[in-house]
Amino acid sequence: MAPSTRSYASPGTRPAGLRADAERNRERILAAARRLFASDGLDVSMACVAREAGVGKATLARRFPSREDLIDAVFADRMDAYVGAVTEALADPDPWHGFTGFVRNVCAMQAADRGFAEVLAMTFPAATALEARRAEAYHGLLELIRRAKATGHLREDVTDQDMAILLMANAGVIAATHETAPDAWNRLVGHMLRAFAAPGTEPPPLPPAPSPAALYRAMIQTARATRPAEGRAEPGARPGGE
Amino acid sequence: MAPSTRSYASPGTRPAGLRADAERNRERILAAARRLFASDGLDVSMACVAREAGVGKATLARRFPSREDLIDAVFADRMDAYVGAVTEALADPDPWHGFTGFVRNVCAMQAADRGFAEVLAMTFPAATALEARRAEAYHGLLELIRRAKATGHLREDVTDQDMAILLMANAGVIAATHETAPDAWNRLVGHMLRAFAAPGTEPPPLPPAPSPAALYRAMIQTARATRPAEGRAEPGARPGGE
DNA sequence: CTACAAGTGGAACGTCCGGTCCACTTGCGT
DNA sequence: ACGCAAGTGGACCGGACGTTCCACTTGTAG
Repeated sequence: MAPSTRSYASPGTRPAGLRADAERNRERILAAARRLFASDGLDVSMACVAREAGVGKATLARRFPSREDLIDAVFADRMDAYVGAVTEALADPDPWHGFTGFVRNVCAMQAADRGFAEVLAMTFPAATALEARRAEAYHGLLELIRRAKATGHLREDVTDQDMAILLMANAGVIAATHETAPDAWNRLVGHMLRAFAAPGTEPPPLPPAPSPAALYRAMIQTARATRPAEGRAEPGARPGGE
Repeated sequence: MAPSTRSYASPGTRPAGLRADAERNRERILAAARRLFASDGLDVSMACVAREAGVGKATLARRFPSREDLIDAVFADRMDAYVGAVTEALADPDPWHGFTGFVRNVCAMQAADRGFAEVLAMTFPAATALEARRAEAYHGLLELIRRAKATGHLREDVTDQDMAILLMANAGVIAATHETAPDAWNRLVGHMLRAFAAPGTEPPPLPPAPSPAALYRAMIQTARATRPAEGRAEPGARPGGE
């Protein structure tokens, strides 16, 4: 029979031998997941993704057996942009300028995609495509930090751990403010770059603070969004009055 | 049709006329919630709280109809400590020293109680006891910032919004690291205090960075903790345990 | 001591989740 | 054109959650 057994069963890798309609469905799933992850974070239910994509839950589960597989496929290209940001920064003739630009760029990527913000603050051992790119970017970051320190503009006591911590912190700010104060993250980054600048170095200008009203609305929004089930309707006509 | 005998069951207020055993159960619920909120955040299920307290779900629901009511009762005393921290800072003869100490104290409170970390990053309009104390602390913070600026040690462009942003950022760091790198928050605060210090002012020393291994473990932990259902058998040994 | 209301927890919903099964449909090589 | 395997989605299961109901227990006032 000589069946063309080009079937890669290995999950997580790009299944090249998919049937045309299956490949189309895969793309629709990825597009839907990209949308939902970006707006709602990584915790959206798989059922929601399937609904948004217009496919059955079984199809989603067959193509991406675990949420991590889906995350891996969805954010691979974002991670490419991440790696690209490091490369671009390394190409900057002024390493300190490259470093500050890199930090701002990456944090802006987080702000633009809530799911990606969380991805950068976590590790997914099973998401091999993702983690390979993360490792690559990490390598470049180490070199970028080394060069920036050599110029004397980046403080000597700043380490790559500080970048990880900044990404976690930024993820927290974005989770709280992305709806109503979408520029708040910029303020955090401005402060951190000030802290990273060696004494005598001119730090980048500090962005304006978000308005108090916007921040307050963000804090309410957060409380609501995290616990959506609490929104109760009117109790209605209850027979036994207490 | 029942004649409203005693209708005003205003939630959130302290029910003074509870039967003795009911009051005891109330305390057990509060103690259980305090424990669970502190270790797991505000999103623990009400069923878990009831189980931990050793009471039925109905009892919990009767005493605290919404999660916000429970949060209000649990964190009222923590908020007292929060107000106390401001008061203490205002009593410091050196406003800059008072300010830095306040920031560190509050962020340490967040680190010690994950639920409280989230409370400080959100607003709960229905939690009147909580919000009253928050407003009081906010008032004191404004004065503290004013005085610290007057000494010339706190930068002029720092505002109270920055404190809110710091609390959100710190909540993010703590959510990611509280298990395996419990000192990471300290590093963030150290950087922020550097950024807050006016040029020429000696900023507080920067705490040491957490170990790379601990941070890495924290990032894995976060991914697992957020999505507990994903826990499946590990496919294989982790290659490079960096 | 007694009667009654305040209080209780188990059980029964209704909803949503992730995972799996299976009778259909459909692309595609022939 | 045709047949088969790849692909599909509705249906079903077990589990967790929040809510409500109700028969029972237990303080406590008189």
